[in-house]
Amino acid sequence: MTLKHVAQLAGVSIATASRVLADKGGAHRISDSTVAAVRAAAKQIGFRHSHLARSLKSGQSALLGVVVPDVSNPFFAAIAREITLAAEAKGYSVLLADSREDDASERRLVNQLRDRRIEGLVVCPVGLTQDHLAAALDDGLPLVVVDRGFADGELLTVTSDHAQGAVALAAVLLQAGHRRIGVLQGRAGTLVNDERVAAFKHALAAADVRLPTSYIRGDAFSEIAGQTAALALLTQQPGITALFALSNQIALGALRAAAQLGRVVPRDLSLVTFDDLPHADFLNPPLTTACQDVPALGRRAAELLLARIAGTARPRTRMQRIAVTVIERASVAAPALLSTTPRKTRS
Amino acid sequence: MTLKHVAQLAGVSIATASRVLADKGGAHRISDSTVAAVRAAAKQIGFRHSHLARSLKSGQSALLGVVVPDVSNPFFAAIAREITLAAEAKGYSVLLADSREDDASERRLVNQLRDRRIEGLVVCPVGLTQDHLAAALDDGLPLVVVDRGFADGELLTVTSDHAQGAVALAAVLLQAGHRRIGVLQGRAGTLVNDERVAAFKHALAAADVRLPTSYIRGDAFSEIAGQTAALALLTQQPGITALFALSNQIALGALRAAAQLGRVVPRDLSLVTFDDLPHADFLNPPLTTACQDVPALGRRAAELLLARIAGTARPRTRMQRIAVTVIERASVAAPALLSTTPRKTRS
DNA sequence: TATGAATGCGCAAACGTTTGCGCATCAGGC
DNA sequence: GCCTGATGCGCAAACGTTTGCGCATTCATA
Repeated sequence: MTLKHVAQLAGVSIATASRVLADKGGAHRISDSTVAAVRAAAKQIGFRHSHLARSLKSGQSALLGVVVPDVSNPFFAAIAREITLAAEAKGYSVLLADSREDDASERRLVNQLRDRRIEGLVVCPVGLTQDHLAAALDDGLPLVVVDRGFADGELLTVTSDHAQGAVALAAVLLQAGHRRIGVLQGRAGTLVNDERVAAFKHALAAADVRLPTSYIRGDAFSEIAGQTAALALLTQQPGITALFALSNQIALGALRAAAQLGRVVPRDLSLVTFDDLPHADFLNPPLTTACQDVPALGRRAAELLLARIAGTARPRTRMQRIAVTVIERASVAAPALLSTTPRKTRS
Repeated sequence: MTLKHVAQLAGVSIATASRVLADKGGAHRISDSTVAAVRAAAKQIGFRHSHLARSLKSGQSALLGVVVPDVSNPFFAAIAREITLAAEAKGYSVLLADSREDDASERRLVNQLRDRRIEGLVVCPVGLTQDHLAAALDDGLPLVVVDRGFADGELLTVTSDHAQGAVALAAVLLQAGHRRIGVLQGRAGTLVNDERVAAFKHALAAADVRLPTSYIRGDAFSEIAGQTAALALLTQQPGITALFALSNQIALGALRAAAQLGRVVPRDLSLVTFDDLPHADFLNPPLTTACQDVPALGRRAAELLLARIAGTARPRTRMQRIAVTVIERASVAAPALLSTTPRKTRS
């Protein structure tokens, strides 16, 4: 199974066998007959190179690491796919790790991958700490962060243009006539959350619409958190006519909450959201969303990583922004007067 | 960065450094002071083991391979996740590869992974050929096939109980009173396709309902193929009152086709399908589906693989079946009389 | 028939570990 | 003072490659 066996069978030295099987025959003047003999021997015993030994010798593992919080989430899966395809096209293989939204796991996995001598790393961080990533970067590991970045620090980050999306969604709601708008946020303190909320608030303010702190609820990017937040918010502030959900998971929770409260979307409540479900146009109701270009996120990350590995100069902008596209569907309508002041409306 | 550096700094031999850092100090009677010195030196220069060298020496790469046709497909992503989590729990890392539904790519990737000396392989095959997998198995590589298996051969396979699901879906349609039922199939010749179709046909026959060959259309598990097939079938056979879509992608295509033809589901057309969309209950209409237990598929595959690596005896049954759950939603109704014989119906 | 250049191939070191074996050193018992 | 048994550690080989250098052989040329 090793070069030694091939060499013995072909009656040549290991060095010769190595050169033949690495197609370096030409540069080293190996005779055609020897080449043929080695090839035949290799085929006969089913020889395959040990990439391990080769990596050890060459110092190049041809391995890339990818760490995401949840592999089964289509968002991260799409990113992982783009990186995988780009990597394979360049001869790299991808080590995939799932941090399960756990900071400690992420640290452990990053270290494991570094032990495996990955040549580059893409990570969608859980988002709480970045020192383990900064350390990797300081050690010279090419590193790209995707989606959830950090406002400070040095990490090269690829993420959507959250402000752009939030502003566009605000415009949709404002134009429909909404003035009492609630926000269902994800995990406060994370870049994506805070950028979206801040831009949204700013856009409302520009139209003289206030967004009281009490109108902002939620503590996680999950369906259940969205449902809980929406339920509390709509119960305490029944005058709210529209909701901005910070992710599709949160939006689904909001839909459930609305159903619980007997409010029909969009008649009794308008809803806009970030992200996009695979088949949002078949949802009931079809949601108006700021749709992230997920494949582009992955592609850009892969490009940047590969470029850094190749030694290309680091791009000037630390934050690489991918544009989002607002898709207007049927979850926004003009605000109706609510049951507190009953009035007949024709749907 | 290597043991040599640690050893030099600590003033000991490489062997001693190795033993200390592998926590074999106790078994080798290394003095506490030496242990401390080595540890300090290692920390000072930021030493990390080279898993490459370790793998080469030990012959254990602690690497598992996973090959799927499309990483970004939630179905495969969920499977990949379960394997990843199970692998990490046992100290393995996962090399993920995407065959892009391409048989040649799958072969190439499998060989690459084998060059990397993976200790086990899970593959969701494209499904056309299996000789490259059989070869790997013959070479002693622990191997588990998931989802799309092969009717013949030796490959240990984990897949859903397609017959059970198809029979149950047939029962739903029959009970609703349907007698003219069309089938939108995926790629004929694949195990999942043929098992579903055969069981469905058999279940209909048991109720004295014929399923003519011309009622079976479609050639791929994709939305566009489903749409095309549904369009052709419903146009040529307008008397059909219900459709069995072999996957959720195909079902979405069928929904689009129905909309094109002005047939409202379920009033003018009933629809049942395999698989489940992440949020099928928010779809319009909510689809009645035979829902696969995708995490269970991945989990079982991981278990079997890990067991085979550990040397446990191979299970008796080559085909491991995971039960599917039929979820009745609102896409099935009693067959209405069609426009060929107009009649008023109250929806 | 020597001589130089081609031609064809092998030696051995190196990559960073792990590990069986053996060599010192020292304390204590006789 | 010598032997025995701990105790503490190092030597060197091995894992499977790659590769710089050098050694033979052959051939044409002088």
